[in-house]
Amino acid sequence: METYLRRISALNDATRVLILRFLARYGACCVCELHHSFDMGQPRLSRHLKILREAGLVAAHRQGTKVFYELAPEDDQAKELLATLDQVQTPLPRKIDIEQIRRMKKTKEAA
Amino acid sequence: METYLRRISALNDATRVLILRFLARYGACCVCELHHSFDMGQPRLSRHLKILREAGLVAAHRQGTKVFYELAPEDDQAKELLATLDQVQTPLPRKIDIEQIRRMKKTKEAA
DNA sequence: GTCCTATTTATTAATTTATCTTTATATTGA
DNA sequence: TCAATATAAAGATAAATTAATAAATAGGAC
Repeated sequence: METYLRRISALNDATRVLILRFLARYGACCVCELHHSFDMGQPRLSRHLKILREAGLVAAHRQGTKVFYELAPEDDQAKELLATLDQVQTPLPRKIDIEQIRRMKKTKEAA
Repeated sequence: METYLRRISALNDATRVLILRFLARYGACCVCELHHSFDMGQPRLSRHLKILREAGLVAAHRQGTKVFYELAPEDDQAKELLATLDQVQTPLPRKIDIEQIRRMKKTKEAA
């Protein structure tokens, strides 16, 4: 029951549902990709990602300074709960290319 | 998304999970059966049942002064979400016989 | 039929508790 | 030191529980 409620509670937020559906569509993403794709504060995302990790729904792995998150249901219950997200139809934002953002920043600084 | 979150939110409470699993096992129950089986305040149950109804997970029908509730997923999404409850293993209380309670009350009053 | 009462369920208001967002700051790795 | 991520504290919002009360129905007395 505890585990179930921790997971339901993790699903009980529009931002986290968005993150999970985004990871389902695009595969592993680093925090700053989510940050720019959703146009949403970075600490806010970090916090939500932590909740999803603690619920056993996603896993994280470092690559240099970046941390990539991906769907990783830790058992059948988690898998079944993630499957219910397929019923959500709300459109997803497209995945922003980080390098492109970086180039735009440089251009701005030059000006 | 709205509907999904309303339903997840309805599942996000130990009392409501208990109610749903109880209805899954025993079929239609009136409020006072839940009230006595769970040893839980009646207004509290009414409130939770309302939330479950509005989420499209249960349905109610009157029979005299009593109102019976039962599982009634209003579409596939609701059905799929209810199915995830099978993964919960926490033991359920047994269903109390209302008539027995009534007899006990009468005996007490006579004393 | 109306009135009264008992039973069952629903609603409201008040308090407490938990959750989300933001801002600022800390940590980690190149 | 810079870039990326994580944490902590503070303020705002939402949800749960309780106690009190209201509404709906059935059954009798008259």
